Amino acid sequence: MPELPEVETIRRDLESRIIGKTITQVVVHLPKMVRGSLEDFSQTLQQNRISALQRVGKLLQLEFIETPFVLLIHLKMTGQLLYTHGNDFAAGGHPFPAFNEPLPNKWTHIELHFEDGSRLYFNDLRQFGYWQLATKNEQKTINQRYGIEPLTQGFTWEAFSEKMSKKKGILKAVLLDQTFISGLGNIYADEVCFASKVLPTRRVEILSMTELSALFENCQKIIEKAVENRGTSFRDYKDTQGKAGGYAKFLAVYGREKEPCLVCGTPIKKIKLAGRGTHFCPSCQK
DNA sequence: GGCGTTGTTGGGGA
DNA sequence: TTCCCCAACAACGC
Repeated sequence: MPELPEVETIRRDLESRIIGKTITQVVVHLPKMVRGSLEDFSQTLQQNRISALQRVGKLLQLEFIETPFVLLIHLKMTGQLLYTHGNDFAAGGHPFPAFNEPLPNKWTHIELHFEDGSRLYFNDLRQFGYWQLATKNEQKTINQRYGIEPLTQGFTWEAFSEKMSKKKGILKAVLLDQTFISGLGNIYADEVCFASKVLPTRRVEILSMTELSALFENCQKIIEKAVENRGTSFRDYKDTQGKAGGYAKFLAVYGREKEPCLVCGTPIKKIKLAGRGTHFCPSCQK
């Protein structure tokens, strides 16, 4: 579900709410959502204070004051982190009525309770996500596997063009490759291709300098605008208060099959590419 | 009711 | 080595 803008929205929301708070209880309803030993998991987290929330690509990383372990959280397709303090949780308005049930519900797999009574719920309908404790060394190794990320200092034209010149393959697959560029997912990959006027089916080794430059610029522009708008809620994505993101209204091609292109009016096409639904304008994109 | 979808990612086989 | 397909899973739309 969430791509970089959605995970970043969650990270920022949580940062202002749980930094410095002590975990008083860990409740695991579905053990398979925890990678590694369950006993160590709860033991390690108990009575720890959260010192920082980081994000690398789509992976959230919680750090603690009393332990060097890091809590890695991946939401995969349908994971949600829902925060409640009293009754400030806005559950309404979900496209799937079943999701509007009070927390915890049948999709809640892990809970963190904090000393002030607030709680963090991990809901995941499809159960693809995971929570995992890692050492600082493991964290470092994991982070090194991620490619350059839009909105960071390392995302320069020099780095981008250098990497692209050595890369082969279908553009869509390259944009989705987290070890190459981190943070883009299926929605934003399609949007970046459209904004850059390049067909996602093209091979990257034959892209012109102008096209590469457009892709570089649009990776940043689109991700930045999506972050400003708190992400895209197309199906399951919700922020920590259960509210939708605001970027859906800016989507030019994703989810717009057969609808007219916003630039030229040609119906948007949808195909399967790199195993994913892929949307593009057959006229604007070359 | 069956089948094909779905925002991810890695593992296995060619 | 590189790429493609598929599974992990639940629920919805047709």
